[in-house]
Amino acid sequence: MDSRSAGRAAVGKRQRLTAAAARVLHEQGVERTTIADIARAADVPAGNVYYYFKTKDELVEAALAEHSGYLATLTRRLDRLPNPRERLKGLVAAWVDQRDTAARLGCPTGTLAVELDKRAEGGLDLAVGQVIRQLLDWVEQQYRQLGVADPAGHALALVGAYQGMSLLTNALRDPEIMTREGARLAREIDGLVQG
Amino acid sequence: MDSRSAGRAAVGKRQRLTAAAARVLHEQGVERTTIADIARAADVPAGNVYYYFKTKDELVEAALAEHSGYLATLTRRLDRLPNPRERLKGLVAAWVDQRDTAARLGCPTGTLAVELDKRAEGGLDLAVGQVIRQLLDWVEQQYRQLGVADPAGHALALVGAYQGMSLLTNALRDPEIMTREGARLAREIDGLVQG
DNA sequence: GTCTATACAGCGATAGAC
DNA sequence: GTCTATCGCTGTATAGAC
Repeated sequence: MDSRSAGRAAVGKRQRLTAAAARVLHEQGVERTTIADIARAADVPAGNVYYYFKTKDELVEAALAEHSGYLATLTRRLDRLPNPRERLKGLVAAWVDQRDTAARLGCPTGTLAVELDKRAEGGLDLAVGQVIRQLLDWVEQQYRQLGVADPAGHALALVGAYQGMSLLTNALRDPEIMTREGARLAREIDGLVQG
Repeated sequence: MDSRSAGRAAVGKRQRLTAAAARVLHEQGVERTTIADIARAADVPAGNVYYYFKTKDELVEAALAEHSGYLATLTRRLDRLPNPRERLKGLVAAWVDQRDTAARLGCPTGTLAVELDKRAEGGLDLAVGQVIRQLLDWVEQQYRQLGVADPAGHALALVGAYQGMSLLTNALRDPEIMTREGARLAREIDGLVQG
């Protein structure tokens, strides 16, 4: 195996571990997930994980970056829509699309925020705040382009509504909640006027 | 020590353990809290806990019941207000009052819901759903008395907004979020008309 | 770079003396 | 009813062979 394919294999394992961490940590929660769980899901030998990630926290950090990347991809796709109103409704539609996952597991970032808040060491609690900020900033931009008053307030309300309905959908195990609330949010966005 | 004071002492320890569990589980999270932590906070010898609670899950269950009781007390107090609009705004005001705690720790019931969802054994994930239902039902009653259309939908939106703003307040460490969002919710309640 | 073996710590739960 | 001692397990992390 030459150095190029060896390098590729190494990147491959790291990426598989990162993707597996994002998935398994969402499913089982941070505290109940062992490094062996993630290794198994990534199809990487358990004892090999520490070569790529020195601590469990580094794996959590990688998973968080994965979610941040997903969010960036989503908003970049929405940016191609013709106007801010459509972009915001596209975001809501993307949320509603995830309703079954939300009912089983909640919002990936939101549940991570709750768990990492209780994990003071390493400052991961602040890192997850930045990911939420990232979404908040994008939403605020859209409201600003719409010309409404207090775009930051509108952004807080919309992202907050999403986090809240994810939590209720999960706690009550009912994806329909997401559908109903999503429809309400879309109506509100449609009803907005400049001012 | 006669049987009466022995009984009282037993009840006292059980209650202290329950109150301590509610507090410490909220502060540290379920998974990161040890039975010894709760015992220390309750000022009960560590080895004595198992006499009152056979498992850790029973302690969690007791903490959940404590939160449910708090909620019942709060809504009973709000029931003395003259009309449903004031009662709903009183609920929002009670939430905003807790903004500093929310910024540090999030909503007690909401964070518990996220954590217990990942703890399938014992059915505590369903129990926390019932506590949320309890609040949802009370709120729905108020909207019904107000005569608005779709009182259940309004209840989901209000409680969802609370859970969402609690999570954002906590993740971003900013109690002001709670104040702003609370003001917005109060305005919405004031603006409601029958139909 | 890969993998095995294991050190080391913490915790839930139990047994049993008092 | 109270408390100590400890079992047994799990999980993070490391040492070191290959």
